[in-house]
Amino acid sequence: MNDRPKIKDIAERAGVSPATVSRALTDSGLVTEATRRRIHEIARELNYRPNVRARNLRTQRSMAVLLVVRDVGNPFYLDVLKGVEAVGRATGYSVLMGNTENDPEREAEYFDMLRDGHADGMILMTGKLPGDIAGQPAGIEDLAVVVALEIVENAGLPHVQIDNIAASRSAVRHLVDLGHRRIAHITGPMPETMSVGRRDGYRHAMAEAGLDIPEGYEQHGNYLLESGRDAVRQLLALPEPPTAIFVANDEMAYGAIHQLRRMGRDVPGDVSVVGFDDLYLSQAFYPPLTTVSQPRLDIGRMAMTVLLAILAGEAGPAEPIVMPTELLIRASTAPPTA
Amino acid sequence: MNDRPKIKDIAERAGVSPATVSRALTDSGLVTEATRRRIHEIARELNYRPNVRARNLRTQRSMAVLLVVRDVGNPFYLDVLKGVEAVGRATGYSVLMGNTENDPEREAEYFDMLRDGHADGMILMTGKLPGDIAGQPAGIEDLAVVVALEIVENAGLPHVQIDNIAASRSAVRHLVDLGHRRIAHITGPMPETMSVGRRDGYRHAMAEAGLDIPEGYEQHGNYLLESGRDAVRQLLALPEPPTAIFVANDEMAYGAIHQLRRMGRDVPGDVSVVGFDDLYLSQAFYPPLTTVSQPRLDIGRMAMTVLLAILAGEAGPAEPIVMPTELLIRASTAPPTA
DNA sequence: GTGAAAGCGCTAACAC
DNA sequence: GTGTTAGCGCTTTCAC
Repeated sequence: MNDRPKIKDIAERAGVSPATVSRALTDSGLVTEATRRRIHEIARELNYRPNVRARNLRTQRSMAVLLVVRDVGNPFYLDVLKGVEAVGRATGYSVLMGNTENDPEREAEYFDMLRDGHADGMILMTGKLPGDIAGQPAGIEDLAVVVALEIVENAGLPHVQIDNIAASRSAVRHLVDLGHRRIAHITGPMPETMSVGRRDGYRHAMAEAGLDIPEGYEQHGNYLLESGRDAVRQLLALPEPPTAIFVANDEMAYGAIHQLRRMGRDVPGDVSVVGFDDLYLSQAFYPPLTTVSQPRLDIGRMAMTVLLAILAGEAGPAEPIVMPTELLIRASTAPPTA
Repeated sequence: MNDRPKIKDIAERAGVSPATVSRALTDSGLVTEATRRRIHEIARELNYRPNVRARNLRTQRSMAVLLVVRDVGNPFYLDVLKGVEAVGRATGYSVLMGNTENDPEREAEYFDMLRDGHADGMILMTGKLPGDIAGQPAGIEDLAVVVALEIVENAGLPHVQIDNIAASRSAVRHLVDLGHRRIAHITGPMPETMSVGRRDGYRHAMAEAGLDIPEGYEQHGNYLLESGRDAVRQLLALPEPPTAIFVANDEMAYGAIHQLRRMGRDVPGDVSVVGFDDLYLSQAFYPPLTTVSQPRLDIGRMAMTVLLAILAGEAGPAEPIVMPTELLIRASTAPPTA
């Protein structure tokens, strides 16, 4: 560790100055091809590797980005992470994971990490700004932040997102087209933009089809399995239970189907279920889940690409970048039997 | 960004030297309580935050650890990551994600990141050392590396793992106890220690029960869904198909069950299936999957704890730390009908 | 208990 | 094209 060669060592061996070595090694041009080659040669011989800490201090960068999510334990973020990591790796950036668990203190903490130079930029997937930043939006201007999947209003931040309303609408329309009239919805946690968007898509589609939304047809969930189960219990207790359910995410849809089965309902025989996310297990689920697929990998890639552009000094996109979704029709939906 | 206060600014305001400020802020004692307090006060007023890059260069640390996995897209690693992150956060360490995709070049790359000071230590979950390090084990000695879940032989590295053989044995014994005699196994990718361990556990249990392993009863998989399907196709084509299958991980078990169902077999009516991992969806699967649960969160926590100890200068544990597993009996296993 | 000074290893001005 | 010099912001000797 201590005998690691430094630029100075190479400089001495090569009989040039440290500056020249630095220039040669960073391939910044301005060095004779001959010396450049000689220096690279010596560097390889000595097994030289630049000390990133020194470089980071000098260049005022850390070559790392922070990926902040609500819950690292949620598989939903995996492909996004993968996309971010892939683009990052290709451009020399590392990815630091941040996990807020919806704790405002931790959200603030990660912003501090940005300020402190732990990372050069951040991809925010929590949809929330810490209070003191939201209060003084000036504070965020010089921070490189891209919002992915979620929406942060009025902060002038670039967004990479999907059209939740349109996607939900197409999901519900699919149920309508199958002939369903009594269609219920299980929402995500409620004041959140994503949940609201999906619910609004549901409402729009119902209105378009001239269908009522009876009392109790909108059940509130929290994106977790268990809440899908709970919601189904409520729905089946209604005087007129639905023949189809549009669920705001796959995980709750799993729970919903599980509970339906427990209560003796066949899916899709008695009740059709549509999810949202296309988790990678949804195709192996029984029955294979009809769901809205979002290009998570591409969202990660795109978010990172936008972030890199900002870090390179370019202006972020003024308009949100909307990634396409797709309704995957599998076996959890069918025409109503009654 | 440029007007960030530095230690010098605080020093001037407080009428002390930068050294004193540094001492006061790091609470290293050696400062009068009065001045200490005054300095903290001023720091808060100025909204001072230390520049980590400068600190890192000076202290020769980066306060980050590298978590290297084969595939970040695999939900299996999520809870481990969560555990590592939790312990890291509590101790001021960030977690850098590394994704090798089984590419030796990338494996080497992450070791280089360690050497270059990107991170202070590494939790290795690939079970592989890059060639040039494996070759000269001297190179790894001064690197803080902990191996989790996988096993790296002869490198003197600390391990946090589970007893794959014993766990598999108990899983197979469960099938035997139910009365199954024709028990097949779908393995993981084959020369890997983990896969070998689970297969050996299967063989041991079969031998203990005095059961034969007919030709074709050991199908090779790769831990991915699809290979579970493929394996089932092979197994059902045998002259005497099994009545139970022990699958080396849950993901393949999902694929296996899916395929069994497609081919008209009821689970567990016709064929019982046991998985390994207890992915968080296994309980919602239909039928809820009998599987071996490993304490992934604790494994992550433990690995990080061991790593921290090593970084603090302590010797790593000489013996592998073995975390307990548990067989969760759910609804995918039942006595054979025939 | 505090200050002065050095220096972590690198890159960027500025000369030539 | 190359060398000289300075300095990124911090912590840590070493004096006193």
